[in-house]
Amino acid sequence: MAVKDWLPPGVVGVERKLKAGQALFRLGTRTAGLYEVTSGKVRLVRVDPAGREAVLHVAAAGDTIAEASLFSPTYHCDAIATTNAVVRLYPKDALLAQLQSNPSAAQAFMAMLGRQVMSLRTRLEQRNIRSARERVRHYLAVNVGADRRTVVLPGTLKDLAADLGLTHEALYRTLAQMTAAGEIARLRGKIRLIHADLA
Amino acid sequence: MAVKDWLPPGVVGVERKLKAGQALFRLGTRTAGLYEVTSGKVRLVRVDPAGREAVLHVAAAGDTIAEASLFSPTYHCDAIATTNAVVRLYPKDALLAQLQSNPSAAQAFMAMLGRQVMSLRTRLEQRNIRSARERVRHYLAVNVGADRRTVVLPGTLKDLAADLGLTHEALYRTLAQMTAAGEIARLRGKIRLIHADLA
DNA sequence: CGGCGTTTTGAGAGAGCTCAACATCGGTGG
DNA sequence: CCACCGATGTTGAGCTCTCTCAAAACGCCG
Repeated sequence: MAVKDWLPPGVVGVERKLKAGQALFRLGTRTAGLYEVTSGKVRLVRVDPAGREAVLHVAAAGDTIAEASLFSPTYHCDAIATTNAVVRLYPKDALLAQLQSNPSAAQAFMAMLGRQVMSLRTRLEQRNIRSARERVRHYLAVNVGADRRTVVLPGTLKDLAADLGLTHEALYRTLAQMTAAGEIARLRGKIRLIHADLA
Repeated sequence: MAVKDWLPPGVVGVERKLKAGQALFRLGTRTAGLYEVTSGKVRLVRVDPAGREAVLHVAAAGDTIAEASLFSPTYHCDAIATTNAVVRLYPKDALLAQLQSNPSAAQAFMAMLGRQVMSLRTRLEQRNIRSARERVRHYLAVNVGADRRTVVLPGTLKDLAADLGLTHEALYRTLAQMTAAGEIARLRGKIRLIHADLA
């Protein structure tokens, strides 16, 4: 899912540094292209009529923003650096030209978008689950490895908690309960599912 | 966002009726193409090691499923009709051929996917908000019309509540509170934002 | 008019959040 | 090697907010 996995050859990115609070682009301005966040965090926001920010997305290192802007003349929201950040701009015209002329590049791009849609829909569905325990179970079921037993944790439990939409305390407690119940076992950076009912 | 807005010309869909509980496709089977749900509901699920279903997505009338399957030889989850349903299959090979040979079709498809990613990210961000009131505010801010005052409600309030991840009771109460506080006014099928602080 | 789904309001309970304290681990520097 | 420090991990206790269950008013359509 990293940029280099789908970026057409010949499109070069331009780095840009942002101070915390600095705007990368603003609603209504002409689209320059697609950005990849190299470090730090950038938030996409729309300012509501009362002057408050409504956050549309928070992009962290490795994330891309404004994919849709490739097909729009202007940006549809503001992008503001939440922390000091470094972004890389992939210019719209070069990228579009490649996607037009290079079918396999276009296909890679479509495939990436398709996977993202799937992943986002899954995470959204996960949020429909109220119970912390069931939500964790959902996460484990969806992210279990090919062995159907091991789940590799991508980062810290704190990060995972944020991903799951839980406080880290709630996540710790839930994992402790599930461990006590013999449902899972915790290893370094991994969780193993334990199921008595082996088919 | 409807299929006809981006579907390449020359790709014809094949209808298929499903009884409630019937599988449309199964994990690991060869991908036939992309489906549009015409009526009813279809859920995408993965069966977890304990035999329970983990729902990845519930597609209703108008939704498409398995966009990513175009670029994969096999399906990555099961699709099962939750209700009696009608789906329309757009065969993978015809669709891919069009996307390959017809750049503007490819572009329309990419644009659609990009918009979907954006919309899903926004909805996901919305779910990070705990407070019903703030969540409603977020929704209103994101969906306000060009006049920056009117929000058109797509369906019933009950549907909206489900979209927002709230019970309908919670939504009714919240709207009542906001109305009482003079923050919004409710019209038939619309909500008007009221802001004292007009710039 | 009768029935069904939406809308609305009420009361109570439960689950996760908040605040707080402490443990643990890894890195840093004296 | 050890003391220190920050971030992660862990557990406790209380509270708030939404969910749940319940009941009733309303609107729409046959």
